[in-house]
Amino acid sequence: MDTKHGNATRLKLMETARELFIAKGVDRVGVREIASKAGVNLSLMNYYFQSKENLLEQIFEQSIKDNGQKIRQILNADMPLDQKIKTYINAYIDILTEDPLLVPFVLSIIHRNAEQASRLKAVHTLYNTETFSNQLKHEAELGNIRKVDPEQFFISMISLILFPFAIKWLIGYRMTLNKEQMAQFLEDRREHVYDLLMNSLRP
Amino acid sequence: MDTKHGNATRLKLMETARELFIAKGVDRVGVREIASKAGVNLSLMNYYFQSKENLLEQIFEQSIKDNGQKIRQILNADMPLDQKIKTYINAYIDILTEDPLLVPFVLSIIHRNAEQASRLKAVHTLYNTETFSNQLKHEAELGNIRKVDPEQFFISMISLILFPFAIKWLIGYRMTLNKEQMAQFLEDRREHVYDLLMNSLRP
DNA sequence: GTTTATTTTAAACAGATTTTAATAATTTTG
DNA sequence: CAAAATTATTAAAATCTGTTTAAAATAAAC
Repeated sequence: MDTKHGNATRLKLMETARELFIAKGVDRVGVREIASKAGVNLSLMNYYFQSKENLLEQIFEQSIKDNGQKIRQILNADMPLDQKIKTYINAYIDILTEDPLLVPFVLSIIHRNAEQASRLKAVHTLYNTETFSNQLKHEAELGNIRKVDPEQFFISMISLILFPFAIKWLIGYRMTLNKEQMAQFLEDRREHVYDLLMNSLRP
Repeated sequence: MDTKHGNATRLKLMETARELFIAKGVDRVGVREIASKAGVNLSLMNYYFQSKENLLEQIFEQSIKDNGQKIRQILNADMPLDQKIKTYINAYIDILTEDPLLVPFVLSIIHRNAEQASRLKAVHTLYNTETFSNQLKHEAELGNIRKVDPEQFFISMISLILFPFAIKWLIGYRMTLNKEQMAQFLEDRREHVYDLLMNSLRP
């Protein structure tokens, strides 16, 4: 562990803030609560991060950076289409299962200030689909799959993976699932999404 | 029109707040702005609604109530499966196109306080899928479609419809679309989603 | 060991929402 | 149709935000 001084308090603040933001929602936690839960003086908040908004941004970019590379690699890997789709779904659901509030957290940030492209840039790098698009086109030309609009298909794929995590609470309430049943539902989803996508691609 | 007294100012506040919330995002508009734009005294804000939070809740439930019935009717209508799915997609996208910030607005509220089941109840009534589920099972027994888990399929269907509206900004940024091109993309989505779902159901 | 830079602190600021308590208007009712 | 009771409106004060300031403690450099 670092010495308490300097960078350590900075990290402590980010950790604490992240937990609170995820647990309660960004605008339901005040800077005073963050500082006190982190055990540091309120002013250090603005000493290290210039504002709460900026703190949020740094936490956000951290999240993306931590998980982004895995996702990006798969999409550009040299791998048969069906295997790639399966791997992509599984890796993504792994990440979201481990950090189940990541999606609503990111969505709320996108919603918060969509006009600020800077934040979008971080997310954007996640979705370099050129290789994947070419693969879809190529397989269609070979007659192995039905012809589809690659952009639409990609958006569909991430919708199927991500959206259920955005409405997790709603699904649980709707189907009256307990924690284990909910986990099972999201587990089952791996296969369901894969089957749905692959079956839709049959020529 | 109602007399200015009583209910009229209440409604005026809700209307004004709703427009501002949708245009600027919930936490980027203050109660002063709402009150002044609505032309009423600031305190009436808290006279009619106890808090900004509660005002938000009432606007939210109103939105659901306004559009909910259409959506619900289609799902329970007596209609061939393929036609029902097509109608459902189109009706939903119609609503979301007319009110393009509805999804992020609703999602942020779900994220805001997922613990409060009261808010979920309003959304929940949207998704009475019993008729639809039975229809899926029945068609599978007849061999007309592939067998699928109805709950998973329904979640997939709404994911495909709703999620793109949640990440509209991101899609636009990613594909560098202008307003018209974005509208076209969402138009094209009607057919894409329908084809995807129906093709995936082929036996 | 004095100077310099970094980190921490307490107090105050400007902005927001919410509450209070008093006043005006409307409706109820005897 | 007045008196009472309820409902609507207002201005001012109280409370809670995020942020700033300026001074104090600590660590690093010369």
